[in-house]
Amino acid sequence: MYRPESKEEEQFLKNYNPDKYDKPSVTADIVVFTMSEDKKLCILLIKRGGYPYKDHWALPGGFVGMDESIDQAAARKLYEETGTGNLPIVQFGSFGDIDRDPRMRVISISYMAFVPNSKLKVIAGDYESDAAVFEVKKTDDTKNDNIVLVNDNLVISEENLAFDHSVIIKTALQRLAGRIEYTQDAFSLLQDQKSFTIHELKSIHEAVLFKSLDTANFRREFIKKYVDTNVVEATGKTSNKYSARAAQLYRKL
Amino acid sequence: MYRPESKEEEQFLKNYNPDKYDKPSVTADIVVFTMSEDKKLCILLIKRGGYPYKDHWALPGGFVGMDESIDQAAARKLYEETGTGNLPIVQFGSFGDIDRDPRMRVISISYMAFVPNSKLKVIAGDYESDAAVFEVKKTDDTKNDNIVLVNDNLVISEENLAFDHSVIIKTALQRLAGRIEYTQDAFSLLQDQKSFTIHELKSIHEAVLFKSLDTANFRREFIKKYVDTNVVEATGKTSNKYSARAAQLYRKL
DNA sequence: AAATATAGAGTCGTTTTGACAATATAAATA
DNA sequence: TATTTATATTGTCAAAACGACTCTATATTT
Repeated sequence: MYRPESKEEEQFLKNYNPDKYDKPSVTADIVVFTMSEDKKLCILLIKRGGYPYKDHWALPGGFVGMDESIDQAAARKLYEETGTGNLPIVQFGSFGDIDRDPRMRVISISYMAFVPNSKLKVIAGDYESDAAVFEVKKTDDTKNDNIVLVNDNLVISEENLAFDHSVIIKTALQRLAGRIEYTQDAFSLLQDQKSFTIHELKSIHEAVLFKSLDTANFRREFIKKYVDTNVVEATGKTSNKYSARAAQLYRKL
Repeated sequence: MYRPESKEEEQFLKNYNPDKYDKPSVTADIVVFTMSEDKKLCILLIKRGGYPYKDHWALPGGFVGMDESIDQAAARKLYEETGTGNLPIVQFGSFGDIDRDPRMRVISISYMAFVPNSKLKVIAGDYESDAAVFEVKKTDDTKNDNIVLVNDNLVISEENLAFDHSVIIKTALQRLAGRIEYTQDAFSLLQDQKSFTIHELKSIHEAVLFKSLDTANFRREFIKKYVDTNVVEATGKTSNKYSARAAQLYRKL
């Protein structure tokens, strides 16, 4: 807690007028990542119920309250939109172009969150007419890194997203791909947080990196990086969910 | 530019009241990195001339204007404080604890900038009683990553920095160390942007990583990573600034 | 004349990496 | 029932990368 160092300073702070200058609004927006049943990387979008960008799909998010930190605002929003709390959430950038919101000056401080598919409840909040999980697909234009967001036969291209949210999402995707090797984000995306097979973890890496990995080599890395360092351990139990031959189940320590 | 999709939306936007809710203030603060003559990693601090934290050292920065993007605000501030423009500047995080500024709610969007020592003019702005370049030193408590900032016999420890700026600086240091291998930040820190020796680039890596590197191995990496890929090329000229034996000068392409 | 500090080339053993082969297993298929 | 199939697991092998060093070059300082 800050302590004024003089009576004069105390006076200064008492008389300080915070409204001397115009201020931007600040939102916390969240790219909620989850893995679909069929091991595709997905994000949660909400359909806007009001202006602007009415009926367009957008990232969940909301204004940062004066009584909460930015991180708290992001966590609160995540809870409101998904019904899940206490989940890893990582700030990855701030977006503040002047005209990104036609209502007024709004700065978005953006987060990525990781929600196990099983825990994710999709909740359309106030001012939202719908909410859904979309698979992230790369378009094949080799030069650019454009994406489309697909939910059954609903295909959202970047231009149709509200605000500058396509930029925010693509930034999140890049950062996630960069983070996947040195963070434990992949573990946060497991369906079952209690135990998992190497295959499941590999699927997550593949979805995040948008490329397939060699099974044997991934396994070797996994053992060295996580088992040998006691980050995970074998449970002793096995699973036949994905194959005839029983696969060892691991648990995070 | 956004186009309303109906008369109704046009009305909505016209009547929208941006002042419905209280808003935080937003500043862009900058960790200005530079290398001293003797190859130490330094940052620019300003001494606050007014309350709060009067006479404490702080990061340069200022409020984001309503007519400029966050990036523009950061670039403007950098120019005002150092007299240099058109320099690489990278946003690395936002800091928004409720009480980080005793005047009011202030969110800091933080940048790191790289200024060649030769170009850096240290300018104390309005509301600043001084400005100076401080060497970043790690304290030897092996467990923590605490730092002190040293300018001649002036030693600033973390607790004496204004606001939460010690946290911001340490975050910047971590990010810079992580970035140094896959970005061209090191090149931005060269004294002479026109030509340089491998030794000079190595010194920058060493200062940023806070450890010494093997000369021959650094050289090997340099050749493969930058020369073989045509990121830099030999100028043909040599320098004897650091050694008896002439060192090849390289230039960035 | 000798010591010194950096430049630059090269050595060597270890580790890491990427590609791939081979076998195991039990469910699905023919 | 025999075979196919998909994943699990172990292992091989050569190329590349890495870390620690050696050796020689060079001109200034001692």
